[in-house]
Amino acid sequence: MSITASQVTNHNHLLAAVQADEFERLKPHLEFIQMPLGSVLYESGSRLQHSWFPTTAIVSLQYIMEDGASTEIAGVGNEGILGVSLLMGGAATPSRAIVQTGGCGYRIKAGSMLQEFNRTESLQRLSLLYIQALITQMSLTAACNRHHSIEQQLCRWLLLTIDRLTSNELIMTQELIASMLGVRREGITEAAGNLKNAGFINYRRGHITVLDRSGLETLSCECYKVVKKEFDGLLSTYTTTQHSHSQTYRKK
Amino acid sequence: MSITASQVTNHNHLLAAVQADEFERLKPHLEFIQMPLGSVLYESGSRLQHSWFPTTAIVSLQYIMEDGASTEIAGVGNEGILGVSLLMGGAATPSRAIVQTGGCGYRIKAGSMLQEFNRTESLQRLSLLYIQALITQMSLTAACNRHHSIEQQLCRWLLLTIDRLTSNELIMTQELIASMLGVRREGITEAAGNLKNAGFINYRRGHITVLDRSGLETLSCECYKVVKKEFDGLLSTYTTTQHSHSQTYRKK
DNA sequence: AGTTGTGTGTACGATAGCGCACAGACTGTA
DNA sequence: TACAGTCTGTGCGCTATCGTACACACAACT
Repeated sequence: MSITASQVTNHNHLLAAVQADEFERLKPHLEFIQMPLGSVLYESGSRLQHSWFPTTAIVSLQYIMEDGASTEIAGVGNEGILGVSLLMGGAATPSRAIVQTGGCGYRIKAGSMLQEFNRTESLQRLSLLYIQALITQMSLTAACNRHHSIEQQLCRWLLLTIDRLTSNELIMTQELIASMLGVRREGITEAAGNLKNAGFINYRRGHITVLDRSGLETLSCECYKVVKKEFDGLLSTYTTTQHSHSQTYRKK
Repeated sequence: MSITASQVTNHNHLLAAVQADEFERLKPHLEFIQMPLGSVLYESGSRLQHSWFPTTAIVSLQYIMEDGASTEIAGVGNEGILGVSLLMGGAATPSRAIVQTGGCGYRIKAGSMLQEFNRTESLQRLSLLYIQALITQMSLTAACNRHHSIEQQLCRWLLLTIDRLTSNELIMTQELIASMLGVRREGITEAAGNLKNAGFINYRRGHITVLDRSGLETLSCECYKVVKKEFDGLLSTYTTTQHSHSQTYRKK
């Protein structure tokens, strides 16, 4: 079944950059699925059954400590792929992947993915390229956690999130953001209050609207633009070798 | 030139696990070098000219912020490889690699490394396996920075460092440790003072001796044993496919 | 319209870590 | 032996963030 008009923008950049002839081989293995808010793709320590390519969904990679405290180590949107540790030869993974913004994506069985990764040149090249960007993001998160204030980090997080959305509103409670950033909910309330007073955002129970992107950028730490630049570079590298083709799905 | 007796333990686990016949091809490209304390293998944003395989040296990967503040995002010893972003297809890297414990290692030109990575099956498999472990380490660093005290982190850091050494003494100023962990020097002075009072370590100007490993483990956060387990698993995976062979070097 | 659950605002003291300043101690060199 | 440079110890007030507690506000369901 071919894509419909509504799915034209509903695609994954990495998949889209796979060479057309090689994509044909990948196609039958791809399964288009819903990724509802809050669903967990994999748990820490679990054996990966699939890899995922988000289209409209955004997934948060979190590390969960023994006492339950959590920290986001990276976010994955339609620029990337989930379950990379599969490709690296380790079946288990130390993080949890949880859907942070509900949406859709493609899923592929672990076995098929590995097989295609090993024989499909462009898929392998693109995946490694993405992993490099992922590593950059994780490095920054580590440094940012150490050196920057909650407000700065909130700005960074909001910007990175809306960059992956088509709208400027996100469905998200302060509680949830707090658990992503690994801080208290009250800390987010305070920081968000400041941003609201400054006129940069607005919000109501579980909804946040970004009113002034550039305002957020001025308050954000440098980390935002570094990650942004890395991803922009990634996407342009994707597209320099991109070959237009349809993305299709199997019924679940 | 073959290895001498003193170099038998002076090897890199990853290199040692490369299949014997494939290693023969790699051999002529390897250059045995000194890696003195404080030397910088590559700077943030620079183009990589080499990859490195430490033997006795330990290298710290740091992210440097615009204001000069630094954070260690991972450490690399003889279990790993430096300059992985080369393999991922991105020539530049967002971190700085600085030698944290002086020693030796092998170096290989970027071009040769890439070529061998692409045609040497076991080198590729081992590198990806290592990168997975590196990612784990970076995730933990991010989470640890967020949630754990300086004292806990110092214990983790000391343990991970002496695990890679043959002795229990490290040559290291408090200032240097502070810059690794991304905290104030005074913070390290205080934490180290506590550990000394507890009888777990001893130190004098630029030298730290670990007296009681298990004591440090009890004070350390969980992060130490998670990283340790990951690296132990990595080494055993290396050796299950290990083929004994000499590691040789070219004169510089 | 009332009830219940969940999300948000606010306040308070406690504490870890920071920035700064300076004193003392060690070590290598003159 | 003296000196200079570096490393370590300590004290101070300051700030961000935490932990806890509780009040209020909104939305959905009965």
